[in-house]
Amino acid sequence: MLEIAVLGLLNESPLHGYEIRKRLSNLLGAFRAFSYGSLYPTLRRLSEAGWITEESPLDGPAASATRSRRGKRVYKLTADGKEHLAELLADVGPDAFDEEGFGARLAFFAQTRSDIRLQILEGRRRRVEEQRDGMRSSLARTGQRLDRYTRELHEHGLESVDREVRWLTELIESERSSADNGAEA
Amino acid sequence: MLEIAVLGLLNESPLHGYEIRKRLSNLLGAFRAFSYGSLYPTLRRLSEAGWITEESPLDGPAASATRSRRGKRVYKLTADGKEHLAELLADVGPDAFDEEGFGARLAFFAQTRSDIRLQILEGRRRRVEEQRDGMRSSLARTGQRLDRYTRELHEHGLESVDREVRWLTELIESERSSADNGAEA
DNA sequence: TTCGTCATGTAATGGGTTACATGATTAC
DNA sequence: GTAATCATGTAACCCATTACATGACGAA
Repeated sequence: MLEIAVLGLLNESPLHGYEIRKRLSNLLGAFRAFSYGSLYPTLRRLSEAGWITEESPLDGPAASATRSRRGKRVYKLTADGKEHLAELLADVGPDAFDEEGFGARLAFFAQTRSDIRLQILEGRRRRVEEQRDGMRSSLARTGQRLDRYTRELHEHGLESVDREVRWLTELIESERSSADNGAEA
Repeated sequence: MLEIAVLGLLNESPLHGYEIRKRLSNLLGAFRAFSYGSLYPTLRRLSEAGWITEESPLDGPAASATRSRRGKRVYKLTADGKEHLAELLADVGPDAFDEEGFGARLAFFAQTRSDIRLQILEGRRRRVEEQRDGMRSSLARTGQRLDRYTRELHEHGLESVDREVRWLTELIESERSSADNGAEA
């Protein structure tokens, strides 16, 4: 998941690690903040895979010997990386529909083709509907036996997924109508 | 987290591993289902700590030599385990207020003292309020710059935490009024 | 010159999952 | 007797976090 987030960010502009982390925190909302302990190893890995390049401003033509080997390292997406990102964003496999995968894709929807956007939104909705139906029938079956608190927890959970389904439906409808406009214009 | 869930379940009745997993799945809702790969090692660990006992029905007086060493293993909470569980449920440290920790405690609220319940509910509410305020101000600051999808994601997230705050407030109020009745009765 | 914040990194650990392997019991 | 499901268990892996260590740089 870090992979898609990092590549997605670098597709907008080159950045260094510290900055990536800050952007990530407010892009993915307060609800997800990766630590450096996972970020830097990921950057290393992506670099080794050839998807990003790692460039120290000090490496340039006038690299002075007095400077330490440590300093800002700026990361850029390569052509291979762009391609890889496009594949990741267009992947409509099961991972795209769980909470994390969906969130990561949605955050970069602006870079995603409209028909893929629709597939992802619909897949996510299907997934959440299944979850809702499971919760609903489990509550209907065993709801009476549950103590008050557990029942409250389940009911609140059910309402939450129900809201998510409605939200997704709105997004899907607005996506469809803008796709129509785009296609027929 | 598995620890508190397992001890909490065994406080109600002795159970074997397979059954624990089933109960857990519908107790914690469809949203959390531990695998055997974590459950059995946990049972082992709790047993070694002396919090539960592990008893095979075949170990009894008439243990026949023809039976294999494998079969249902029934787990029971020990006196030490009961004590330990009470400590876990009454622990109002920071862990009690995050999503997982709060969920686990709420699921066993029926076994928790009323004043502790109130502390946990209030601590959780404080935590979620902080989250909400962070999201709200971040949305106010950078909301205009965000693309439509990212903004939708943030707004939906904000509404969700907002709903959770209101839900917690209701629980707190009903907890307070039943505490009053209980104390003055 | 020292303090705060920007910036990069590593080692140990954690808390789980997946995939696999096996045995016991029940229903047909 | 065989298929489904109940039941227990392990090994390899994954994806992160925490705690720690270090260094660069600007402002008071």
